[in-house]
Amino acid sequence: MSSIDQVALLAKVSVATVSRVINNSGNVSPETRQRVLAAVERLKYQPNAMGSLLRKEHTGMILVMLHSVDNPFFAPIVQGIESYAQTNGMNVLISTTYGDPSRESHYLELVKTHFVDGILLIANTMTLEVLNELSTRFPVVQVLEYLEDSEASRVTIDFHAATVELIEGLVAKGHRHIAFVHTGLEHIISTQKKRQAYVEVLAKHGLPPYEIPGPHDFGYESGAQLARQLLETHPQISAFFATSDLIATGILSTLEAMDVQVPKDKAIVSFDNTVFATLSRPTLTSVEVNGYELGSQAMDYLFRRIHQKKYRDKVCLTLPYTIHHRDSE
Amino acid sequence: MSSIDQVALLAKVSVATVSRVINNSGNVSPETRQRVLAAVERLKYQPNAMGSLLRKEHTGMILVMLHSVDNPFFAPIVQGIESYAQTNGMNVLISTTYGDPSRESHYLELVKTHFVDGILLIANTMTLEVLNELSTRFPVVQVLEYLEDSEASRVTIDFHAATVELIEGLVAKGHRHIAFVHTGLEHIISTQKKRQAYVEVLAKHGLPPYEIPGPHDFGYESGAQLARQLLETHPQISAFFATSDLIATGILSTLEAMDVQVPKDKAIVSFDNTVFATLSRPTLTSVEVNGYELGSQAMDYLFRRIHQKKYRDKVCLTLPYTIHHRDSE
DNA sequence: TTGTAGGCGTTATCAT
DNA sequence: ATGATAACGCCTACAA
Repeated sequence: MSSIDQVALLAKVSVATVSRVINNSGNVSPETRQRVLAAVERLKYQPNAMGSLLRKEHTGMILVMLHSVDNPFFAPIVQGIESYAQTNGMNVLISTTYGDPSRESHYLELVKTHFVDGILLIANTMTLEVLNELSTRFPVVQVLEYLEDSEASRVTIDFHAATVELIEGLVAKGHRHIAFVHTGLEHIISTQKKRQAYVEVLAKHGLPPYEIPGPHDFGYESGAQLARQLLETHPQISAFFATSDLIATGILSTLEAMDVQVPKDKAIVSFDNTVFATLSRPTLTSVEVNGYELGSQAMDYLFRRIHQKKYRDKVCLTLPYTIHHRDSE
Repeated sequence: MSSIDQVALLAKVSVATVSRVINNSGNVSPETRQRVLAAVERLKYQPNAMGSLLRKEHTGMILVMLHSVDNPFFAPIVQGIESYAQTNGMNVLISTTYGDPSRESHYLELVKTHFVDGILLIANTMTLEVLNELSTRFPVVQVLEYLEDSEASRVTIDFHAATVELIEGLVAKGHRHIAFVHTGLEHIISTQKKRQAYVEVLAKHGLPPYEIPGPHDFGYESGAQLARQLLETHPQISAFFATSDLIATGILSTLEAMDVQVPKDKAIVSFDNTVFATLSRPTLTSVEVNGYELGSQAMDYLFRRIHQKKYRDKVCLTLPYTIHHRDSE
């Protein structure tokens, strides 16, 4: 656990010179540089981050708050974030919250205490007050999910437009009885937007909505269970709109068990376009979010927000999406 | 960006007293405590982490190095780690390396500079020298994958025993031509152990091995492609042993495309027991690792290694596994 | 080119 | 119960 003055002592120079060598700053003669490097080597000296960071304004670390690491959907977003970070000399740290508010606020301490320079929120669940308070004082960007009336910046997609396109497609194909299936996480904005668009399109065509509350799980079980219930009570349903392709996979399993053909008897459309959409049989029509772009853009704003103090205005970026039409409709 | 002395000034006390209030250490009279808290509130004072950490031996942070966040297989491990950490007052930070050595060594700096107290390596790809050097000087534990002759501690499972059980099962069912399918990541210990066990069991029964090099991808494509190649050249193959259930899913897709029935015509067994094993049709026989336990145990050792300086001996823990027999064999 | 010294924000020891 | 002060390890004017 050697520190800079031990190196200085061994190399017979001042700590200032050692610091110069370590950071390649200032001018140091080749000979002294050699002596210093030799001493560093001998003592296996490693600068202590806390010492130097105490003198700097930033730590170069940013925190990404995720729900968990078991959802392939988030992978591209994280990659986009990391790619941007890497080319700009920042480090990305990820934390998982499992939707637990106490874990969330725990990790928020990291930015409040300046352990990290900023935070990227992916599918956060904090309250409007907490978020607003946070975002006015620290660099924060919401990615994908967001709180509608928050002061915090965000990068997301137009869930409403994507849903309209999806449902209009089903209606155009002749479907009159379309069900809405989700995991029961009603509070998240994506679910709200999707429901709203779904209801609007149906109303426009004078069609009835079908929706029942489901379990709050990852998706598969929700899909399987809700599809069964819906078909028992409303056998006339001919199409399912699922909020994620994992839910869609669950629906598919129920239909398979009931010997219902897809897309001949029933159609399914969904969101996320993860590996599940292409692995399932039949393959699923699904809305793709450009996660990589979403992540980079979010980092880009966060980066500027961190380094330019004037850059404080709320930014709302809406990125394009892509609908992949496949065999399930 | 107020600091402790501004609070002291406003509250008309010394910085020492403010510190006492903040950390609930020492005795402070109720009245002064109130004054201090009021000042804290007014200035929206947040202690600066770098300042206090500079004075402490540990940061309470540990780093988990992952390949990426798009593999559901790692989720339980991370949960186990976080659960242990939480009950022991530590914070978990995750970093992704995508198998890139430069990213790995970049993140290793975090422990070398004492930004984090220790590191958990999940499926790392560093060299033996780097790892040994690291583990003698800093708290490090390998989880699941490991370097065979390293000085570093590890928590893993007996890949060899699990494979023997799997393959013996196939042989007992009458299979004489069993192929080994993997992603081509030959260097990782799990692949090596699996291959070794596979070869041993076949040799014991006088059976021929089948294996061809494949692409280095996540798994699905490897499985699909290799199954096709193997069946073209060796149609007598009646069973596939896949190193992951995502590979198995790929194999399944090829068999489906070739109109081959599973398990009637061909059998498949695999590892990981992720969601893919139960989502696929037919469901897959797969080896389950108790990831949660693996994570907790690794953290337990790391924790002790960090806080008890005498606790430096190499620890090799081998946890039990479970084979789930399903419809694919 | 190199050294001196002050300060970053906090905690802890030692007085008072 | 409270205050003064010396670290913690590092960087960087400023001086030499």
